[in-house]
Amino acid sequence: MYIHTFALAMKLEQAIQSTKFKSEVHKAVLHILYTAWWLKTQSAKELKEFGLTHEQYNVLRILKGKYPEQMCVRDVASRMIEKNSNVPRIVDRLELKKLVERNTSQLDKRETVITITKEGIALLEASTLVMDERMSKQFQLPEEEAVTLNLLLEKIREIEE
Amino acid sequence: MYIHTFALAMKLEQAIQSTKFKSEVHKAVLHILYTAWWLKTQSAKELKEFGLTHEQYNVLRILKGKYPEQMCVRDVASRMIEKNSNVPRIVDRLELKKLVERNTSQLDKRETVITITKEGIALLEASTLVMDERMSKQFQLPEEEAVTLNLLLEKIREIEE
DNA sequence: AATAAATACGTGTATATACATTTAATTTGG
DNA sequence: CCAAATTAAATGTATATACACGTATTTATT
Repeated sequence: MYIHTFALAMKLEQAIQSTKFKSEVHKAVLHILYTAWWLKTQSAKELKEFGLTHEQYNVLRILKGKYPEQMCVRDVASRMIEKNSNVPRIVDRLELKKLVERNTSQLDKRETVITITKEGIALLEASTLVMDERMSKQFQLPEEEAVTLNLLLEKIREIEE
Repeated sequence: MYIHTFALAMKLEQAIQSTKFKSEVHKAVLHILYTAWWLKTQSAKELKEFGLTHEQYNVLRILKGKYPEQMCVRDVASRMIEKNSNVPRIVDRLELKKLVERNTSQLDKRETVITITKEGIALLEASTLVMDERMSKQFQLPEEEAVTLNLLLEKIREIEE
């Protein structure tokens, strides 16, 4: 008989070896930073077998979202999670691996249009399968609690003017 | 009359130009990554006037926590939020700025013990004042909601075995 | 139309992460 | 007690972030 077990997440206190926090809000800030690092590490592990980094995967996903339409660098950048991502340089690496193609736009020669190649799509689909599999299996958070989490995360970004 | 106003946080959908998410959990994952980036960007702005990066500030805080005790590189690393931080290299930069001192441990010559200098403490205290000021003013999240947020973040890291 | 301003992208530099390898010191096991 | 294993830190390399700056092109202004 197969028995499901759940590993208790390592408490933040253990993870960063600190027990005293100025407040729960302060702890939450550190917790968000730690959880983001943890999430990135988890996906990086999966993506490694496909020779992709987290950021390269993200760019491929963005391009696939518009496929077969092309996207210029600025459009890709506006959809990146980390807003200071240097998209031209990430595209450099994807181009070397022949996962995307880069061309000067004929409508506006300042723009570079990027297209995901067939190889890019194939690799993205294979890796997305694995990523989604993990996503659906790994996270034990019920949908309604995820809704709450999303609300709280929005609230923490509310700033006084 | 001074009137307090609160800027509504930019919705995740706007921030990353996406409207469709596979689920609320999937959205929450992207939301955590985005919020972590946003938080880091906010502190980086404050720390810039002190010539510190987020990571250098973090190392100084860790050293101050044990001061006047010394800490070895491994102990500092175990308290870092991002577990793959390359502490020797961050210490290189702090040493150049004379904010820390580095010596070989006499008890175990493999270890390097690091001490925060008086200049380091002064800079840390000045920057912490500004950082805490922002923290207490900026975040509009009530303590009890921060407790919930911390619980949910712990839950998302629960994994099936 | 000619010039100025703005825009898109690429590139340079400093810092950081991720991870493998090297070196020196210490611990362990025969 | 010594060889092997382990440990701590430093270092090398690839990738990414943060940000300034340069260049080409387009748009706006006079």
